Amino acid sequence: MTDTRWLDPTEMAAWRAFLSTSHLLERRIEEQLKSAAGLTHPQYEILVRLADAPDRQMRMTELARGVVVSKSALTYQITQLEKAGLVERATCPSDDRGVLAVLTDAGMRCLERVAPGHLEVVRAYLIDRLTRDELETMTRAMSKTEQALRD
Amino acid sequence: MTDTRWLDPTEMAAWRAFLSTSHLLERRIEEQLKSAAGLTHPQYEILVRLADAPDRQMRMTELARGVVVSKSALTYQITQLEKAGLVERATCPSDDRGVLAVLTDAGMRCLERVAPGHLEVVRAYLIDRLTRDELETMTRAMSKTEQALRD
DNA sequence: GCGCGAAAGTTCAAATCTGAACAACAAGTA
DNA sequence: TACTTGTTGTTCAGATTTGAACTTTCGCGC
Repeated sequence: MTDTRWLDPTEMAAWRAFLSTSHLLERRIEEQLKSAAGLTHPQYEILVRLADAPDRQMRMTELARGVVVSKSALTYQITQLEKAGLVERATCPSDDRGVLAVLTDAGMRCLERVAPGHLEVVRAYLIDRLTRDELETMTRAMSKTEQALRD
Repeated sequence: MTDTRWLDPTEMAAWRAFLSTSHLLERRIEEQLKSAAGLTHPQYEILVRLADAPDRQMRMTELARGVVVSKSALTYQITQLEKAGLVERATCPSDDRGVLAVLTDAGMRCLERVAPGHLEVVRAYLIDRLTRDELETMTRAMSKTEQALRD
């Protein structure tokens, strides 16, 4: 509590810019996905992760960690996606406690249909505005923080 | 829809890192604020903005834009902060439709008490891990996106 | 002065998120 | 084998967010 280390102008500018931008971009993405496919951003991320996974399936806990969401939120969202026919639950062969979330064919098609429009937003507002150098610096910077927070 | 521009590995790495990091950091901050002061991150941001504003007061809409939250969410949060005695509502002299959110003395003291712990988290996971150069590059990159999204 | 499109805040219903509590199972130890 | 500790996924209650609908007020052109 003693001698607080405040942020100097450069640090403050960086933090403010990061904070505002992440929230603004999140809102824009949410809006695009909702209007284009009726999906939320977490739901879209779930589909992406599953599509990238071996056999298009993943354990619930691992998936929750990847998408950065609580276990209960994932339970809820997988149920929603199951109702929509995009994902199915399967029992885990190696662990009777476990549940596998599996991407269905319909889910894969949905993802392929939605991805272009989503990527266009990510490009238009972020990726395409940065130089190669800025992209790499950002990756390096973000990775440090991500690593530190994964504990 | 024709010829989708996918993200190459460098672009994808940058986007993934940004996305995960912002969510992880958000969760960590939320946790710290909740346990240290019973505040949510949006609530804390409201106090910060008001403390920085002339006369410690701001119009609702302007405040909502600053914190990047919907008008209805701000209405809700200001009501919460009012119950806690940290903020008050005042009528706007120049516009009868308007409402001013005003930071109380208790609100200012609360902020001064909570800020150090909050900044420690921002430093520990983000700011202190970046070089001066990375900080500046990040600010430049984020500002481009922020600017593009403020429309 | 009048009317009219735009803006400010609030209210409301619906959806979502989180943490705590819980039940079932795993894995290692005595 | 029986115990103990930790993990997994779900359920539940409570808090929060969002967009749409609505009321009131501005600002302007006529």
